[in-house]
This record gives sequence, C-alpha cells and structure tokens, in this order.
Amino acid sequence: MTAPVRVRFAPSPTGYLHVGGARTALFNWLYARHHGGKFVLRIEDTDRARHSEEAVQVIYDGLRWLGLDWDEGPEIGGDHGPYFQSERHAIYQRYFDQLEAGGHIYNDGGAWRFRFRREVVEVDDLVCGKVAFDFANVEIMPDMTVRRPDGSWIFHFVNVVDDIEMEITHVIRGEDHLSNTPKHIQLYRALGIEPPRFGHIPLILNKDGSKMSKRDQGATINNYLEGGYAPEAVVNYLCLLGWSPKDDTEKLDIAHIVERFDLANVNRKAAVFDLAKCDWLNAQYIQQMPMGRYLELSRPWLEKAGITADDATLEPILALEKMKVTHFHEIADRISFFFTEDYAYDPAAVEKALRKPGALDRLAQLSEIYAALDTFDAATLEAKLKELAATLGIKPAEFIHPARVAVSGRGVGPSLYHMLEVLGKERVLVRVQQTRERFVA
RNA sequence: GACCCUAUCGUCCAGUGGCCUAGGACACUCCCCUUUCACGGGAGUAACACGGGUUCGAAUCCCGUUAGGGUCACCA
Repeated sequence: MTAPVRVRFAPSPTGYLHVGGARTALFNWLYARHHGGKFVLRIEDTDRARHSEEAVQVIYDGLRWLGLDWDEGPEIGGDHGPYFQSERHAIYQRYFDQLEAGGHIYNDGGAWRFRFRREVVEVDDLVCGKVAFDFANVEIMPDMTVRRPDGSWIFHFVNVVDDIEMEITHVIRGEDHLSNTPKHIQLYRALGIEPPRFGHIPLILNKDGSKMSKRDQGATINNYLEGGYAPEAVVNYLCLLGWSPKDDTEKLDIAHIVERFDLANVNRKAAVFDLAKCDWLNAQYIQQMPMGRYLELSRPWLEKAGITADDATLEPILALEKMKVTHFHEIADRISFFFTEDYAYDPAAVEKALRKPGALDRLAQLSEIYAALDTFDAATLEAKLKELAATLGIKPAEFIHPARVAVSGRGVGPSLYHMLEVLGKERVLVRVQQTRERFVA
C-alpha cells in the first residue's frame, strides 16, 4: 500500500518510437511524477538481431525530446540493471530453473512451455476495473512458450521476470496486453511473487479506425521532431488522447497535468488520432510561448535554411510571424526576404499589385514621403500612407498592396507597417526603387 | 472460432439517475475585425448504435443484439 511507486516503459528497439508507445511512456511518466515514484526505462532487445545502437538512440531521443526523463535505465544507471534484456541472461536462467524445479514448465519438442491453469483468472485493472477471464472451459489454447529450443527467451517470461527484479509496482501498458495479463499473473504466482497492479490504457487508432502503423502521418515521434512541432504541444495533445482534466481546458502545462493525472480518470475507449487538433494546439503554444523559447525552437530551422543572424536581428523579424505560424518549419520561408535583396517576386502578386495602372507611380509618391521621414516606426508609416491616400482621394489599399509586393516580393506576409519598420528606412527605399526599375513597362 | 475490452457530434473530451430541449475543443460553414495571410470575436450544422428491462424518472444501472477493437506465436 505504501510501497513507493515504480513504473517502467519497456520498448523494443524497432527503429522508431510509435505515438502509441510514446503515450504509454508518457502515462507511466505522469503516474510516477504524480505519485512521487520512479520511472524506469528498460530496453526489450531479446531479439538481438534487431538491436542496433541507432534504434536504441531513436528511443532515447524521442523520450528526451518529449521531456520524459527516466530515473533508472540506459545512460542513467540504477540499482536494478542491466537495463537491456540482452544482458540479463543469467537472471532469466535463475527464474527458469525455479519454474522447472517447481514443475511449472515442460519440454515440448525442445521448447519450454508453461503449464497454464485452466481456471478463472481475475484482473483488477486500474483503468478497466475488475475483469474476469474464464479459461475453465477453453479447449483450444496451447500453453505459452517461455524458452525456445535454441535457449533464447520469450517476451512474456522475461517481461515478468524483469518486472519482478526491477520491483515494478504498477504495470501501465497498452490495452493489447490486457488479454495476456492472466498468463502473466499465473507466471508471477508460479514464481511465488504477488503480481503488481495493472493499468491497461486504450489504443490509439487511425482516422479509419484501424491501428496506426509507422507509415501513417504523425505515427512516429520522429514525425513531430522533423515536422516543426513544439514538444510541449505534442505532449499536451497526447495527454488529451484518453485523459482529460474534466473541466474543458485544452491547453495545459505539464506541471498542471502531473498534478491532476491519475489512472482512475483515464478512458477505456480507443482514441482516434487527429493531427489537425495537434496542429491547432501547436499553433496555440507558439502564439503563447515566451519569445526566448520561440527563438530557441525556431533557430534550428532557420539554420537549416541558411539563416544565421544573431538574436537581436532575428527577434523583431520573428515577432512579426509569431501569431501566424503553425509549424516551425514554415518560418524560414516566411521571413527569407528579410535576409537578401535578391528576393523572388511572386508572379501572381506582381500581376495583381504592380501591374495595375499607376501602381509604380504611387510607389514613387509613397517613397518620396517616406524618404523625408525622421522616425520610421509603424505608427508613423501608417499615418503617412493614409494621409497621402486621403490627399489624393484614393484608397490606402492602392498603396498598401504595391508596397507589400515591392519590399517582399509577395502578396501575403506580415503586417505592412511593422514589416517596413523592421526592414528600416534605407532598405525600404532601395527595395522600392529596385522594384520600380524592374517592372517599369 | 474462443476469450476479453469498448460503444455520446466527422474527431478528441465533459456528462457517473432528475441541473441534458446533452456542454467544451478541433474540423467545417457564415458573419464581424482587417492592408494581405493569419490571430481574435460572434453565430451555425452536427451525437447519446439498436432492442428490451429496472425506476416516478435513464446518455447515465441491468440484459440482449449489432458494430468496432484486442488476445489466443518457438513476435515484442
């Protein structure tokens, strides 16, 4: 009852971190943090052929990116290692010998099978409640194998042994394991150990109700890492799949979630994954995050695009797009015209704004007024432009659109006056001049 | 096939017998704001799978049906 909580995430190094796995890790982590317990990471690499340094690294990177730090496990250590199944052979042998001595296993053509008792097994699940499995009259069900003829171990066996050895108190895993739980419970009993508590969380499905495969959009954590997402947004979204704070709040910071999270309020229904909502949350996070964090998360994407300005230069430019960006990878393209005088002109925008009769002349007029300005801030620029339009009796838009295309080459972009202010008087005048020369009939 | 889980708007959640002519969010449509694109504000479309009970009263409890999903590997 008062034993400290110890949970674990035990992925197999497949080369990617599935969202379903990530959410399982997240719920384990939340449970540990909420209850002041320990979160253990164990790599289930019994299938040695698949174990590669890169595959394991993908798991570490994904968990770290999401902010799910483990208290025991690879690269951290702990008192219950080693944390790779491939290095725990001697431990498994010991438990195997114990099963054999107790007459719980038998040899079947070289493989070792566990004598499963055909009786009712009850699982008191933290999420699903009491679930009774009735095996009393089940005819066709082979005893599960615990060891292959070549001496290698089977998942169910090593999983249970590791959970015993690592003193796991709560096994929180996907619902696909609920049906396997009776076998695990009997294994615990055969070993003379009281089983831990179980909590089976619902699966994550595709839009069409099928199980998500790694090829689906948003199915692996790498998709988010490379897709311009803020990790805090992804974590928030993942929490909302199967759990809710019960008060209609959608955007929740992690500390708040840790405070409120518990298995009792996790749903039992499988959730369909909706990337559109994840995108929306990401945009919300970007809008509301501090400038420093925004700069930090933008920088890698900007560098990738060859933009390497210092923070002082970058900040005012990035600020122009903060309310408009949904994914970080969009930013570089949106602001690229700030970093070159040789920016491209969008033909459609040119056609629409610069080819209109008198557009180039109006640019010249505007340029003349702006050239005389001592202060070049957004408010002044707006006032002067509107004043000029009013004097000539035409709409401000007749100046605004050509000006936008002249200085950026585009029909869409940041607020014009703020964009001009950030660009600065000198560059604005040069760009207008350059544009007029280029598009003069 | 056997066993198990699940069943509220297209999607994610709220709702644990009366406060529900079912609430919020995403998406979608429309309007407002507006120099573009967005943001923001407002409005709208849209659901208790079906059939039986229990009860004065059921989205909420029980049974059945149907439909999804999962497990029954010498995969993890």
